[in-house]
Amino acid sequence: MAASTLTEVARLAGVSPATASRVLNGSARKPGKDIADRVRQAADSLGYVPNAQAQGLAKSSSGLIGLIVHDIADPYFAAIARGVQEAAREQRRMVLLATTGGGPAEEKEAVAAFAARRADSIVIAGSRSCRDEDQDGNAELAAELDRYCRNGGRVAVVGHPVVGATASEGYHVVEVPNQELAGRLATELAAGWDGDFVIVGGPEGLLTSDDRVRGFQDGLERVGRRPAEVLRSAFNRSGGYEAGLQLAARIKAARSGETAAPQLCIFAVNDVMAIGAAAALRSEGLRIPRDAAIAGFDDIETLRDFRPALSTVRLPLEDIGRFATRATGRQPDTGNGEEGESASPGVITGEVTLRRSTEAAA
Amino acid sequence: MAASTLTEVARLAGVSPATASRVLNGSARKPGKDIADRVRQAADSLGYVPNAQAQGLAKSSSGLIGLIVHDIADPYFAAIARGVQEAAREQRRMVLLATTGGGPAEEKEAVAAFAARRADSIVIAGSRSCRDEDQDGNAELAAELDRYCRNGGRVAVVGHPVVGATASEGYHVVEVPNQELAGRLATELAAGWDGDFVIVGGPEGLLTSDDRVRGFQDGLERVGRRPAEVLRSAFNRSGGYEAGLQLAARIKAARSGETAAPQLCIFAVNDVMAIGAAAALRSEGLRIPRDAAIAGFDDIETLRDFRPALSTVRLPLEDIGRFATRATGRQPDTGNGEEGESASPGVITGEVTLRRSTEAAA
DNA sequence: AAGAAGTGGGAACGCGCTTTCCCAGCCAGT
DNA sequence: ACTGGCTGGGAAAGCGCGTTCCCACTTCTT
Repeated sequence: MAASTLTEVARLAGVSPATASRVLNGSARKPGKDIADRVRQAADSLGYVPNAQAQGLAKSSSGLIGLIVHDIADPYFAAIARGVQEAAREQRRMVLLATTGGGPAEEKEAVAAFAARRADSIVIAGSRSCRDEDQDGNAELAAELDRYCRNGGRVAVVGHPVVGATASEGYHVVEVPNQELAGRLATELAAGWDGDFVIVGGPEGLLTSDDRVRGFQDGLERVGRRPAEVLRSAFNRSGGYEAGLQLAARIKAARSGETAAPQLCIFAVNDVMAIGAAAALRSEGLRIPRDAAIAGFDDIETLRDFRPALSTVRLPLEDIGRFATRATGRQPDTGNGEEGESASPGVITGEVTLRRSTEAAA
Repeated sequence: MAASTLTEVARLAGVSPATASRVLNGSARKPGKDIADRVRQAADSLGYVPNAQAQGLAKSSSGLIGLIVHDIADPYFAAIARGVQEAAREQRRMVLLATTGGGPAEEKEAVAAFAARRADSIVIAGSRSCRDEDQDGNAELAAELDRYCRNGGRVAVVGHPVVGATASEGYHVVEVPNQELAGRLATELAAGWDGDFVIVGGPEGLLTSDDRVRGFQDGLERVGRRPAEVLRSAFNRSGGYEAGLQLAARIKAARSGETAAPQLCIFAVNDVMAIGAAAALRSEGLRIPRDAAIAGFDDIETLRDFRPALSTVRLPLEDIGRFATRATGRQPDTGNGEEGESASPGVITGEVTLRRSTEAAA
């Protein structure tokens, strides 16, 4: 990757590199019109492209923002990524992508890599985990993030703070009211449903999943329903599918008994799992919502055409990404309270969306 | 973004920066064991993180690979991005993301930005367009790419070469046999379907769409069927939906006539459009495949649980991303024919996958 | 008309790192 | 014992740019 340099441009224009630099990027000092034109002309006759690395080195800031997701092909993360991308464009910065599969160790590496690249800020989108085996990883991740922040980096994490992180300067958390929304979903569901509830959750310790489970149980309790049983499996489509198979077996067993089969309403802690579970039920010959109702969480766009339409909680994924990114933007000036506030992200809120998949069978 | 520097580490370890540099990254020269240990210890006692920008500047190569997509939230691109990401990790590089919405002008800007950042290579995943209004944009994009290649950059574009690009050095195209596969889909569909075909395509001039349309027509012709009518709309879900509404109206009109309603098989040039079309039909009270069959293209993972299961052409999206990325990797040595070949990407092939959505109604 | 204030351009240093070149020791060879 | 080839470490020159400082020159003061 060689290319023409500022010095070459300057030489061609017959000026000093300093002058060339001043005209080719917004500097405080504006060289004279005629000279500026000469430089600009020289620049594009040479096809000059400024070296962002050198600029970054000199200015010590890179215009990069790092995004950490579990898996970019997961529509949940893809939607967030879109928001991040948009906000980044607003700020005229580029996004650096890292996918980690969810392990704190890999997340730590990603943070280190971003730090090495001197990314101005980092957005962490994956769910936090507090499982025992992630203990060490979390600690290391927290340490890495702290160091990054101490060096002036800004980080935003969606959902939960990184377990053990202590940095306060430049450390933002975009709160997602998973628990509250799950609670609302539970109560609304309960209003139209007399049968039992089962929760299909992710692995214990996955904070996002745990919040949704807890919120749902709370909601149930608030309306005087007994707590739902919780099935744990992977936080993705196949996890949902497996849980779905188990439930299908159970439903069929119950149905063959003589007592009236109790209707079951399944709450999967995210849409993708819900779809997996639904697929499993269907593969076992069960129909939704006739044989079991099912609800998800997230309201993934691509899944909205799914039939039966999935009851879920709409989360403004794109906004979440956008807000997280904006939160890491340079504050205008701490002096001006009003302007400073406008930079602070709006509060995230979701919306329970009941659809066909949980309509009580007539 | 300040942090401790190599010089500081060197000073703490009581060696010269040169030595510190040699031990902290793979250099040809390996300093003595004791010295190396001292340096390493100094490094992590200081929490040293090398400045990739400075490294890049000195080595003139950044370890960055730029990825250009239309929209990262589109599952098609997300899947490709996953492949790119994986390959990038293999090569210990990071991916820089740019989403352009499909316009050549924005793509050109993205290329320029990547060039500025001195990305080692660029992968362009979006479909090429040859519409008249994109003429100028394409030319500029081509020029920008040429310059990038001339400066030693490597680019891979999936599907079609950029219209007007002339660079040969370091310019790869990952061929996707859209036309052939669409043809095969047509013939296999025709084998089980006596009625008419309609194609729901993207805007004319979108090369990927055009290829699939053309291939489908060719396939039809090969088996002696008359060409399908082509409806054009946006290359996304809502485009499919709109086309679906039109078709629904047509189907219903035909049905109300006295002649037996001719069965219709709709081929949407990508899965997302197919889903949109299906949703439209359903919203008009039509059922699939009873009232109309429908097929897509891509076999998007998230859509596989869609009901009725969508007939489509499976494309190894992730591999496409992977191959494109690998194609831009530094060749080992042109001298060694065998090794050189192994770096060249495998050939992309797809697979016609017939499912429920096109089962002839009994 | 002489000095102050202002304007516009250049020289030079530094950002953090790699890499070439050089030099001081060390070994083996005659 | 003396020299030639190695080895391992340091000095220094960039990589491409931003920026501070400095200087020559113009324009407005009293």
